[in-house]
Amino acid sequence: MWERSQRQATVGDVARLAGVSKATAARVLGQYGSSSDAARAAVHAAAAALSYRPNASAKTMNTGRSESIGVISRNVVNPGFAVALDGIMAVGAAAGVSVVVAGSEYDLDLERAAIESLLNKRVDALIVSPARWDVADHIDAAHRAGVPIVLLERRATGLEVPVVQSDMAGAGRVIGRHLRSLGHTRVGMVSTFPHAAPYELGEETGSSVMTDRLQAVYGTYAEAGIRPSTELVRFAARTSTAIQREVSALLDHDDPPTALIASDGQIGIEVLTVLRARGVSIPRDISVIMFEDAPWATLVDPPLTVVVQPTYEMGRTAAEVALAAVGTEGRVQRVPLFPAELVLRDSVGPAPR
Amino acid sequence: MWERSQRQATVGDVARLAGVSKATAARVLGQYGSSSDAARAAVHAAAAALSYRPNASAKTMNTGRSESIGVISRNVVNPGFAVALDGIMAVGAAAGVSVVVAGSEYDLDLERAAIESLLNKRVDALIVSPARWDVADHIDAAHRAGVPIVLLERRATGLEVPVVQSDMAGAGRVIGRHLRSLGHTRVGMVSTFPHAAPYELGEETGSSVMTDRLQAVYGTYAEAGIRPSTELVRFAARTSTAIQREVSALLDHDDPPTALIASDGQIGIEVLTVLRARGVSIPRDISVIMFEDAPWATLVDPPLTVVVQPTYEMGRTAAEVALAAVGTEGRVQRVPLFPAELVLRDSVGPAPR
DNA sequence: CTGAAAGCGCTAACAT
DNA sequence: ATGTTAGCGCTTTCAG
Repeated sequence: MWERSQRQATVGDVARLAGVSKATAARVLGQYGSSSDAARAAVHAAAAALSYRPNASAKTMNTGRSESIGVISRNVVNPGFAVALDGIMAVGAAAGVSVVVAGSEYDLDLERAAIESLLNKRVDALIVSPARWDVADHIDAAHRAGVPIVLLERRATGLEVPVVQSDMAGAGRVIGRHLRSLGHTRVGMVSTFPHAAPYELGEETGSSVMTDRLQAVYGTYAEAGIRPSTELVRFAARTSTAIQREVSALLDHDDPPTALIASDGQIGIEVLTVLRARGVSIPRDISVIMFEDAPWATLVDPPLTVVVQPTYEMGRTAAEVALAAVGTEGRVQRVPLFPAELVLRDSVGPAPR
Repeated sequence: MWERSQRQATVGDVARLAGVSKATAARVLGQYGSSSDAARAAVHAAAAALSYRPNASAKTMNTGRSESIGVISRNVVNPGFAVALDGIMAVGAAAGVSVVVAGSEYDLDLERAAIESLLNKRVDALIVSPARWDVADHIDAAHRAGVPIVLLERRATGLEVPVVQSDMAGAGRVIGRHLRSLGHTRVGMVSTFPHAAPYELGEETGSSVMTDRLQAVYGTYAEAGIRPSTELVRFAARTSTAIQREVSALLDHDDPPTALIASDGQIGIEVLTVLRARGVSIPRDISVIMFEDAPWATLVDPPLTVVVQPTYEMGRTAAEVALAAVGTEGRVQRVPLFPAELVLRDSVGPAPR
């Protein structure tokens, strides 16, 4: 029984042992064409005896399909991504398609390399959460190469591809109105995304998600004739220390914010850490909103008001749309916006005078 | 410039356009053998003009290498896994190797299917965080097929492969002694892993991690001549409601625990939720320890005492060991145990009388 | 239903 | 340094 770690059995081997032709063996093993019960039985027996394992590469060469999709994300550690990936993998597994993941770490060159590598592997489709909104030539190249592409969570400029995203603008407007109704005029925002401050209303950032949020939140102020406090928007807060530095800078501002929006869970954690260290009380001294439905948001004091989006479903949908597009030279499927809701808890209160 | 989404350019196409033989083109494109500067230039120019993209499948067929590794995890959403995956992907990317992930959801059949699929894809190595300790025939089959295997976080029976794990037994002993020194004799534990309760000291569970922890924590009691409260060990708490049910059952026990160990962050969250809902005070009424270094553990009240392990490094190491084993028929590399430390915060106090 | 034979795109001898 | 020529393992006509 010592199957040495040598050459794996091939269709030819199976055919020989089963006493049929290679074509017949291939037909039963590959489940195509037709074959007699006798042949089928013999082939299966032989395959089992040799512990035959089909060579996916050979199949890919012939069919042009690799039964795999690529996923490129800016950040794998982001808990939101894990949930989306889980959704992607669930539909992938159900369809017998494997999932190849690559990280871009917000770096365009890494994203380029990842796309290149996945294209070489001839993935059947690509789900990408682009590093930047404003440069997408490489993604477009992949698209033109005939690989179906689905954008997840963020748009990219000039791409005629399906985008699975949630209604960040809607959530932003709700937040803006909510804060305004409570008398907040100084609202700050801290984001991971690298962009040059100060942000000016109407300006594009490199992230469609950030642009949507900023435009919506501060836009409601502009519409109400109130000067939006966009100078309180901080970018490029990637590390724990960088985030804390930005939060501190905001608090030390001459005219500090009375409300703070954390663009994700990691930032939320640092915001709370800094506020706690400084003895700033939420929501008495400052209100806090977080753009992530972190499971711990209800456990801190006070429970955090957060934006909730159906991340798992979005992952599933991205995969479904991607898979549906395989082999379809068809039109770009339009995916409706997913909801993004503000869940009110206790971290937002009236603005202090 | 309308490169239609048709057939991709091949080495042959490039060779023709460059006016050289297929072999020469292949040599410069594949960066092997030798070639003249002139040829190199011509080929590169032609390749660029045709936006040539090497076909990884074809290469795999010839070389037997796919430049990719497979990762199989029980649970992709687990934040710990995301961090490990990040480490794996970092070394993968540095080595030009892509990462194919598959989830087993604690299901042996899914794990089997995942292994099968990855083997068919001829991944160069496999990193597996096994669903169960006690059945590993399928993993062993992969191993015998000649694919290097590295186990991540948990062992599996009968496998002669490198295991990247942390010192759960050590952490468990520290916990046991710590709790004992504070007068706790009724120690409860809630775990995700499905196993039949009641647990008896010395017994194997389906998870090497759980076995190590249980044996260590309760073993220190047995050694001290104190009856270990293993009837307070709860398993199979996968969903939020299941976890809450188990925690409640523990609190409603005739002789309830004075200390509770949560086997991961998800369980920690539910433990806190239930305790808070019941108005049980930590650590006055009950002490809590969590087996995960969740970033929010310092933000809750009181800050949680947790077990910390170098998850990212473990991921990196798993990938390094896996990659090092590719093509090496060599001996199984022995990986030293990673540390697992108990970080004392304020959720553990003396046992109430 | 089954067999023979021609590729898929690339690598790897082997010549030249 | 470069060209020729076999394959790698499978799918897929095309005959029979």
